[in-house]
Amino acid sequence: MPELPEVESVRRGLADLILTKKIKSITIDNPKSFHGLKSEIKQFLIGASITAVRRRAKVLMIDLSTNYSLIIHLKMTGQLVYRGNDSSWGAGHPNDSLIGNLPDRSTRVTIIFDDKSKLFFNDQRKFGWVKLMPTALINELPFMQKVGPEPLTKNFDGQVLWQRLRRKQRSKIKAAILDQSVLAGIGNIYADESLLLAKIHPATLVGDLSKAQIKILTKTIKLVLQKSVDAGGSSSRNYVDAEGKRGDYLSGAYAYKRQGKPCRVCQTPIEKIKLVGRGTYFCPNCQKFDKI
DNA sequence: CACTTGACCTGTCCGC
DNA sequence: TGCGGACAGGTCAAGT
Repeated sequence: MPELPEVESVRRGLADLILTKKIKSITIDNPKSFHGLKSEIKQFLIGASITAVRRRAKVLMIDLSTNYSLIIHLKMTGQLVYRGNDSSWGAGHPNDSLIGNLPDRSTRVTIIFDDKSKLFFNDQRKFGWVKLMPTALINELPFMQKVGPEPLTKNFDGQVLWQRLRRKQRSKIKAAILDQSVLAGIGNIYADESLLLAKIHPATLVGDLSKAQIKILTKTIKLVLQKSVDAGGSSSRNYVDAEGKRGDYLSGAYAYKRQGKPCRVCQTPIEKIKLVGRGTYFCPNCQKFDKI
């Protein structure tokens, strides 16, 4: 499910909700969803307090006072939803969460805090995971070793993306920007969004793109990601933030899930094709496949 | 090496 | 209504 804007929205919400809280216990309903030793749970998780909530690419990191961290990947359908303790929950608090009582049948891991509030890791498809490991070793993870630059930082510009794409000359541009080792955080939705605004057909080979096109693509990547972060992310079906609320980005989407609807730029109907194994939406007028 | 395909899972939607 | 197949926001291990 979640790409950079969704994970960032969860991170922000979580930071407000759980920073400084102390972990009392953990419940693991699906063993495959949690990576970590029992001895480590006992020694470094139980009794620890939350010192930071960070994000890198689509990965969340919850740092603990024990110099351990919980690393979380939501993959396609993961959710991290916080719930206050029972008494405050039912006491007339406005409840606009989109998911009902927790835990439910998708709950895989539950973290229980000292004050009886809880953090639920829900994941319908069980692709996601929570991992307990020493904070200092996070950067040694294979994924962290290979992951590319964060697109919303100032030093990520056309020149950087041009360099990063050098070894992907024979890839389709959509496949290239979905590759987390090229740049961090783009997934299927924002790949299509940024390519439409850059007027680049998703099947164009990287080697056929001009430097000017890469520069424009860099701008549209930043634009759509920032716009979505500001909207609280996208919700196609499963995504909710730390409070269980959906994101708003898709109401203004250019391409994603808009097949047959008029392009917001030129009114031509958006088309859907299958590319690099993924559903792909594009405007046949704005994104002409005529480069070479 | 670069690139593509299948696998991991559950649920939903669509056509017959 | 039932059933099979395709598809769903990600990544990794295999294959070519």
